[in-house]
Amino acid sequence: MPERSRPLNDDARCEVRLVHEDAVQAALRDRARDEELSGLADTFQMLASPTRLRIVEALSRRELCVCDLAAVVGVSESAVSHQLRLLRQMRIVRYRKEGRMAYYALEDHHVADLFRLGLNHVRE
Amino acid sequence: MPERSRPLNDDARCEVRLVHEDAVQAALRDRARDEELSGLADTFQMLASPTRLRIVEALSRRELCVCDLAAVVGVSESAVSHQLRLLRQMRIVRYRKEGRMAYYALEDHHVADLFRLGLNHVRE
DNA sequence: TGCACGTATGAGCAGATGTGCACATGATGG
DNA sequence: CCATCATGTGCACATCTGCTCATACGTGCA
Repeated sequence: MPERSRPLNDDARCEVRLVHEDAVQAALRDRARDEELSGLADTFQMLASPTRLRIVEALSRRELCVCDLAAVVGVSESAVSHQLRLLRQMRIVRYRKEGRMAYYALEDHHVADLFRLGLNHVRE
Repeated sequence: MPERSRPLNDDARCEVRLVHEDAVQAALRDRARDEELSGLADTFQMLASPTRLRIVEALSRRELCVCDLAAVVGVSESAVSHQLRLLRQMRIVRYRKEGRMAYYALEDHHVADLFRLGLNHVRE
C-alpha cells in the first residue's frame, strides 16, 4: 500500500507541499477503501442519467416490461434494453421472463431510497 | 404536453405498442418533472467520480485547502481545482480566501448525507 | 519591486458513455 | 414450419469526462 507509507520528498510535489499535514494525515487515515469508493461512484453513475432515473422511478412503483418502460421513459426500446443490461449488471434491477415478455423490477430498495432522498434534495 | 395526450397510432411505434396501458398512464402521471430529474441526474453525476467522492469525503470532516485536498485525493492540484470548480458551480462546496490559500468546505449537508447513505449501500 | 507560491483556467487528448441501427434469439400463433 | 413479436446485443458514432500541460492571476515575502 504505497498510499499509507510516510511522505517521500524525492519528486512527488503534492506529497511535500502539505500546508496542514495533520489534517491530511487524519483524512488519509479515516477514508473509505478504494474499492468501496469506486463501487459507490459506479452506483451514483447508474443514477446520473435522466433515462435511468426514469426507469428507476417507474420501477419503484410496479414492475414493467421493456416496451412499457420505453413508453414511460420516452426513448427507443433498444435504448431501454441497453440501459436495463447495465442496471442488471449492477444488480439494481432483476427480471423474469413470461413468454416473450421480460418484466423488470427493482432488485434493491436502497436505490429507491437514494432516488427519493436525492429528489427531496433537488426540490430543497 | 404531447406526452399527456392519448396515444396516437400514426407512426409512433412505442406509443401504440403498449402492453399495459393503464400502468404506463399511471407512471406517466406520477412522474417527477423533467427539470427535477435532470437536476437530480446532475447531482448524482457530481458524485459519480472517485476523485470527487474523495473530495466530498474529506470535506465532510473539515475544511481544507487545495493542496491538502490534492494530497488526500491523490491527484494533481490542477485536477482538484478543476473538480472544485464544478462542485462550486453545482453549489456543493463553498470556499473562502485567506491570503493566497483557498479553503473549501461543503456548502450543503445533503451531499454528505447522500455520500453516507450510498456508502452504507455498497457496504451492504 | 521582483519573485516564488497557491490557485484558477483554457486547450487538448484518451477513454468512457449513450443512443440508433441492424441483426440475432427465442417464443407464439396460424 | 414459417412469420411475427418482444427483447437482447454488436457495431458505429457523436458526445461527454477527467486528466495533463501550459499559462495566467493574485498574494506575500525578501
